[in-house]
Amino acid sequence: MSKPKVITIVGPTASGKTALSITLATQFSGEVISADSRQVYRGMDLGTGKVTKDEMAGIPHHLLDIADPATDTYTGADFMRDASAAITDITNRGRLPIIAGGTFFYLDLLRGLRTSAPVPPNETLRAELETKSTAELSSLLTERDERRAATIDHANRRRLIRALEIVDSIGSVPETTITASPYDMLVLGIDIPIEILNERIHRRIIDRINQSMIEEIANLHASGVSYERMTNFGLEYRSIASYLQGNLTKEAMIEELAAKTRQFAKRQRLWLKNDPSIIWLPFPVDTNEAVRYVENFVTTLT
RNA sequence: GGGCCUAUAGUUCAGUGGUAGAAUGCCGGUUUCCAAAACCGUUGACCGAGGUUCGAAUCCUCGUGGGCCCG
Repeated sequence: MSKPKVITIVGPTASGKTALSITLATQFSGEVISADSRQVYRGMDLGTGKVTKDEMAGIPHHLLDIADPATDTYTGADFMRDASAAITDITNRGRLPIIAGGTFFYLDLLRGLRTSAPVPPNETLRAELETKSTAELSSLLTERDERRAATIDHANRRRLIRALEIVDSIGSVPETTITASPYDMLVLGIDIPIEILNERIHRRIIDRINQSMIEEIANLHASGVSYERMTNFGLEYRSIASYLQGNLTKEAMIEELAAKTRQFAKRQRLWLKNDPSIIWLPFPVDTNEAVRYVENFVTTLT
């Protein structure tokens, strides 16, 4: 039995992943799976750059609007489960799964490049550990799981707490093993020069604000999403929440958001730079070139 | 025209006589379920000229730039 063929489109935010995914889906009777940790939430549209109904052009999209931002915490493990199911479903119907999104951590989990422990979040334990100092968490982990303690970042409370959560549940953090990918995957990356990207980021912020992004976020708050939660969502949600609370002028908010988005894009590029399996397409993407790669990929027997 | 205030990293601000700090940005990284999160590292400044002093970002004078008040 051969592995399911999957197309994946990666690239930093604002590089044009959405448009390319729809072009390819149209061309190859595909369906799009979003790999985006924020677009899974309902009501978070303009702020996440979620594809609109019109833009979808009739192409089915998966893993959008599947969680409630006020009450759910969607995680990488959820994505693995949901994306796997979507790929199976799409493949079984004889269509081509096309993953597009900017949460590369999720994609790495899906591709078996990183392992995750089968331990769901334990909010009670997390709250308890949260009261401890970073030094205490650090020595606690060293005591309980020497191997994980040897590689973990001892200044990163969030990681320390997660590691201790795993230790508490199954005794130790499993060793990282790179498993063979369950999919036959073609990964196309959009390579966009940083200067062009930064211009696009700034313009996109202005455009979205003109399209009532601030109102969207105010509504989200009115419907029960706390400012604290929004701060954790980051970028648009964090900066605009700050603005709505009167901590920033509109101009300062735009400036902060642009800077944070640039930083995010840089981190994304860095992540992708370390992945040797990506086939890079220079921006602006030559659609014909992308189509040729996919054509070649889907017709090759494995 | 007169008076008062002010000038420190790209930016916002600490530092009032004894080797110039923070936050943030910039640049470079990390990533074992909150990953748009979380975390780490590097870089970088006393407006200019005099003076007082063993020693000046700090005190004095002048200049220059900025702000406020009076006219």
